[in-house]
Amino acid sequence: MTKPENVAPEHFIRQIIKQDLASGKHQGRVATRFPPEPNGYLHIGHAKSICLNFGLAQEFSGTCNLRFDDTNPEKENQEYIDSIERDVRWLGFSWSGDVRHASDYFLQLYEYAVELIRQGKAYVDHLNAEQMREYRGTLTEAGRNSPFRDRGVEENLALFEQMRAGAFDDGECVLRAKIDMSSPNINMRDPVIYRIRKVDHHQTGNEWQIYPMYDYTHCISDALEEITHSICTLEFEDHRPLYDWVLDQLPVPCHPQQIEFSRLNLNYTVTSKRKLKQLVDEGHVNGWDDPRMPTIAGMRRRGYTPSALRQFCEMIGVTKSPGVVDVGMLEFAIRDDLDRNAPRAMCVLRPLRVVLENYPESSSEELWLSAHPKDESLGKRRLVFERELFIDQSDFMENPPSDFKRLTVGGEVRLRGGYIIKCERVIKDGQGVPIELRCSYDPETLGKNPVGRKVKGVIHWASANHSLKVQVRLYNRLFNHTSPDSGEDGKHFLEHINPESLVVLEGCVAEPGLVQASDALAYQFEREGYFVLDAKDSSSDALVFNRTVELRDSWAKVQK
RNA sequence: UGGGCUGUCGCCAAGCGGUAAGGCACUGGAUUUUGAUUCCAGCAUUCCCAGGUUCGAAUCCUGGCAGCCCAGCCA
Repeated sequence: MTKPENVAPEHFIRQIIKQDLASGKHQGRVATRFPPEPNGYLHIGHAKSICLNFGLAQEFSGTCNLRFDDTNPEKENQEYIDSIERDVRWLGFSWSGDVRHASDYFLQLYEYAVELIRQGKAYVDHLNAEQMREYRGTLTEAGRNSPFRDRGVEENLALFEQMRAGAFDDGECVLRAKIDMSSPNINMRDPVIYRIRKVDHHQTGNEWQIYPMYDYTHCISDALEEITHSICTLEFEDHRPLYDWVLDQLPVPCHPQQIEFSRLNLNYTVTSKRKLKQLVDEGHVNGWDDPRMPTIAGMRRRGYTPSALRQFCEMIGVTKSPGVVDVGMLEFAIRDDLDRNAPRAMCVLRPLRVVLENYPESSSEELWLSAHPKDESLGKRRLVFERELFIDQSDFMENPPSDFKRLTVGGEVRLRGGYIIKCERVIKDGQGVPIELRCSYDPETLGKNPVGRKVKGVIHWASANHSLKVQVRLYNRLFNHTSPDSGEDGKHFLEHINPESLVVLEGCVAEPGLVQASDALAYQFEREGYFVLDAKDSSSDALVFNRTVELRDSWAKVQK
């Protein structure tokens, strides 16, 4: 019996919000935001952040904005923006008001920068990138002041205005905050806050020649949106003093609290936009929405459901400890959802012909099975039983182990929803591979067990003349190493790609009702796993199914 | 050898000075026309280590150790 408090654990961010609510810190408001950079597709790690930010807003009757952190036009584009909006909506969340962009605030950001200069807290620096690195010092040595650090306010104002007007080339100079070149926190050593980039921006076109940096932009954007809790991942912890410094210098409407949590790490997968992009660009997978990708688009196409993803995010918790979650937990979440909700169907993946010698030649009969063993509301499905059928090759063995419950020569097995059959003899090809089974059926066993003997095995089947020929794509994990990008064995992550991550099966035989399948509803192919129609490559005359996840298989386990 | 952060079962994770929740995985066993599901049972005398405070410490103190992040005009 799970207690209610175990359903939604009190993670530390929830606790902070409850305390703030109790103390009236933000006048009882909770405002969060999800701030992706549109430079790639969202992945499972983003799903955690989305569930956290939108979930908290829901839970505390607050708001959550969707804001594109679009300060680097060279890497961003509209395709990514569109995909991100779609993915957030698909996960089941709606943002407050319109979509925001950091670029909406470029003018305000510029004016604040002028204000910083007026206060003598920012200056235009002509050091080039290499010089700046040199002046910055190292982790253990303090940096040195730039020779341009003490320019007068008027000169800085004029120079910054010229930067904006395009008087300088890319890289010629930058605007820096004047903080402390000897700070032990490198982020505080006069960070660059504006750089020159003479490129068009996907939102603002050619309006700007200078673009603000993340550290400067993010905190101000949060403040302008009156965010109360600015939740981000651990690597920004060192940036918090800068976040606070910027807001402390400026007349912003409020000062949000930055809170950091540990990003999601999943074993057997990579979640780095750079590496995911590489997999796509180099053709190791077929696009960002390849079902093997840990992207939200990929998982959607694979058959994962929004509620399974949300449940998973709730299961893994929110902490600051850097852990690695077992993909098995993700698989549990999707099985748990689909077991309850997926209609059942039969599909023979690797067909082996069965002829029932005592079944009337040109006869057949209709069989009605329930679509779900525990949920009658999902209705019934129609199957046709006839003389020639297919069963899966793995359900027949000539020399079986003693605990084999399926079909053997002289043995009996139940055809799911149909009759018990007995294998009389096996016909093999030149290589000794079984190509057909000659069997008999027991007409007294439809819907009831025979008297006097026990038949334990139940296998799935498809009729030879009343079925669909379909393609099935079996997906396995993309990498066969627990931590593909760790580099611990001296190998590049691409070397860990699983050569069997995609196995395409042609000529699978599926029950006829599957013509109605849609890419929005996953099925359980009984005894095999969960499958969904491929959203891209399937057509009405050539159905393609993707395997979402296998069923648990304790038989496969004992065989090892 | 600078700064920041983290160490509770194989994995995730509660715990906030009163005597180690829960989930995943795993192992039994029951039910089953899916070797699935469901059910029931088992699974940390101990919380990175060592000292200390206390009647009492995973929780407080001191000192170690280990891991992660930071030297982009990326986010």
